[in-house]
Amino acid sequence: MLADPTRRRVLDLLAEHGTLTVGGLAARFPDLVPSGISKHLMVLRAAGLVTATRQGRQRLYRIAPDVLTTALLPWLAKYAPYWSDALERLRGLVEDGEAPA
Amino acid sequence: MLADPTRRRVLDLLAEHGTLTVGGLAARFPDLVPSGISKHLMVLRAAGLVTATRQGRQRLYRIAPDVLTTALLPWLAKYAPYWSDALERLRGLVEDGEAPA
DNA sequence: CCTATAGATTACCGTACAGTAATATATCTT
DNA sequence: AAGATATATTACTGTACGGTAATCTATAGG
Repeated sequence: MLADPTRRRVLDLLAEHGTLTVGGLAARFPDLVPSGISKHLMVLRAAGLVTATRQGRQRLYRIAPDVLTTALLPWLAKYAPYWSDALERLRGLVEDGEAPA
Repeated sequence: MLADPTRRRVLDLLAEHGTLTVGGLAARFPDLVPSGISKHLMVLRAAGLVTATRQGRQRLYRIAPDVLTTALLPWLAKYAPYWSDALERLRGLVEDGEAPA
């Protein structure tokens, strides 16, 4: 699941920006095609790690707020050594009591 | 090809140890089964990046010496940003004119 | 209102990599 | 020398991820 670097980067970007559209996310992955990002988002959504809200024809994705503390961080703690530094910022966000937008 | 982290790590280990058996390599990959390592070695061998010599029932693998300077390093230079620091040591080895055993 | 376009998702397919099990080859034991 | 064991490879299979193309939904334009 989160073993996939692309999905970790997606979470990282969402943590950083608070909210992003599929296209906005896809633009950050020059080597991937948007439908690929969409598929990753579907997986993340099925896992309850992100939520989406329609906004016209776009869809705004964000990290599921409650999941941050209950699921993601424990997971992070366990596998931290294998991860990119980027996600560490996510931990920082939470430790400051700051909900990611 | 070398986009695969396992293969990069294999090359790294060979650069570090000079020579290793399949089992010796496999022991460094607790999450992989030996046949998997063997398959990676086959790929690397087909690509001419490593060579093997029999030693009883084991097989000693090493980085193909001439390939180091002619193929691997240019490749490294191109994709360096995506790589682990570990392989940087390989570059160091060569710049010191040191053939990896 | 009907068509065209934008954004997102889904359907379908190919490839790469991992595992288990089977197979080859060499060494050891008796 | 024959069988048992060690080491490595191969055969076969499943799964995950990526791409292209088709589809869905919403907006924009005439």
